Amino acid sequence: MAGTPRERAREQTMGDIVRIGRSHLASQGAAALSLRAVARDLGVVSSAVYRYVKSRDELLTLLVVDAYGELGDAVDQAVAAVPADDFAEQFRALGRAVRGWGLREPARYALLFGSPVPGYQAPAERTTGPGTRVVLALVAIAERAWQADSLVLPVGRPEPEGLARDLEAIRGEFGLKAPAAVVSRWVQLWASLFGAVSFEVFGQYGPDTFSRPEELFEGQLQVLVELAGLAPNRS
Amino acid sequence: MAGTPRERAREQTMGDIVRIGRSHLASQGAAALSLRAVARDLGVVSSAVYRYVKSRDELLTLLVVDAYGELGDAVDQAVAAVPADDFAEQFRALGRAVRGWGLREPARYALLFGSPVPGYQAPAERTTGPGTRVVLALVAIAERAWQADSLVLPVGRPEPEGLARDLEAIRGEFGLKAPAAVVSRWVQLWASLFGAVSFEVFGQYGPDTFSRPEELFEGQLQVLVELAGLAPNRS
DNA sequence: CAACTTTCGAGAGCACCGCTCTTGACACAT
DNA sequence: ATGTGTCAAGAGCGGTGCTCTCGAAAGTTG
Repeated sequence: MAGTPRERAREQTMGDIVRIGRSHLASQGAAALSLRAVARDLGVVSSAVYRYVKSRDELLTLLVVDAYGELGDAVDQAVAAVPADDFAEQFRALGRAVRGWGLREPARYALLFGSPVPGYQAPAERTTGPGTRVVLALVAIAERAWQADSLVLPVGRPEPEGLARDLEAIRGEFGLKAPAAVVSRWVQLWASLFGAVSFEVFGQYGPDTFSRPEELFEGQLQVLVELAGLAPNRS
Repeated sequence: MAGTPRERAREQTMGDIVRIGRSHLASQGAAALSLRAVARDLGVVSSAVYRYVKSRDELLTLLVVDAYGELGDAVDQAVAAVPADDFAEQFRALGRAVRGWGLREPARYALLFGSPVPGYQAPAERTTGPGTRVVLALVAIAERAWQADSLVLPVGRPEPEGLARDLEAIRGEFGLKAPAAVVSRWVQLWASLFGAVSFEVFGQYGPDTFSRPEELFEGQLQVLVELAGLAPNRS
């Protein structure tokens, strides 16, 4: 699998840089990430790092796809561990995986879902793929539940025309059989879920308001499960 | 109202600093906020600013309370413009006010609800007051609706003991008559609302996914209104 | 009015940052 | 053995937060 020794050495160094950058990111946050500090930990002068990483933004991009990948893996793994026919629990497992990863890696979570880093624009061609894994896992649950006839169609007014068109585009792009109302609802669930997680990770609740935040989160999950149209216990 | 000329001049300069800092924050984001740049715009050498603001973090704190205040004003004003007995519309007005302010002031919204600025901890004694205005406005709607007998009590399992105690503490602190289940539900609504707004402000939906994001948001609001236990049309 | 005190801006300086350019050494392929 | 390409090192530019000292101006007091 390895090419020339040069390529092997280069790959090794690239891996080291990402690893060091990840640890800096986790301990000090994105704004404090500095190529000079990475170079120091790498045991090399600062300018040498530019041989491998074009700029600080480039390193940020590497860390973004790295984080998306790890979150996506955690989510996929959590969902896969649930019986294939228990869609409500799959949803809960996904939510708990996101929350767990966010609390474990607050700086990396912030990099993905917090304020955009000023002056940095993630290159879409490299980040959209890894970046959509979670929402894709989410609508995949919806789609499976729909096909298993386990999803209650949300009632409500018909969507306005513009939104309806967007939703049809999404359905088409991913070949979804679930109707637009389901897609719309699950997009909203997606936003609500990350709202709950972000509030907790970013400390919006305050330090002492909730002694057991996981209980609050479980309540949130339960509400979202019902909102999703997944009967809580379909035994 | 003005004291000595010195105090007047000092207050004037402080105001200028906050104003300049706000404009820098709005145009370049929190991480790009620099005291030196503020000093330049103020027409003064950098060290002179330290006579007025102890540190960069101090300036950030000033801008945080400034932003909380403006958001709180916008929300209060929007809610007050709705008929006193239309609680569902008050909720929607609050949501639209938050979204509108966030989209108008993305960098300042990010400062309040995005990633915590690394190494910066907002001093609780100066920020909790302004920072809780929105959630207080939210539960105030719930409380008024409850007292007007316009709130449907959410059904569900009883809360776990730890959460129940926290909710009782909240009820006691603000003298709420609405039961704990209502408080719990509205805290969840709070998180969901900001999840929706944050996704839009931070661009999580992608640039081209939704052609009319406000339609998506209105749908979200409608779901949250129903979740709140506010009958959509109680005519 | 004169003397004293307080306040403030200016400037220099420290250590850090991202980033660029040049230089010299080394490993590799021919 | 002779090129060729890759690499680290170092100097340097302009930027940052922050501290210190110094002199001038303003306000206060006798």
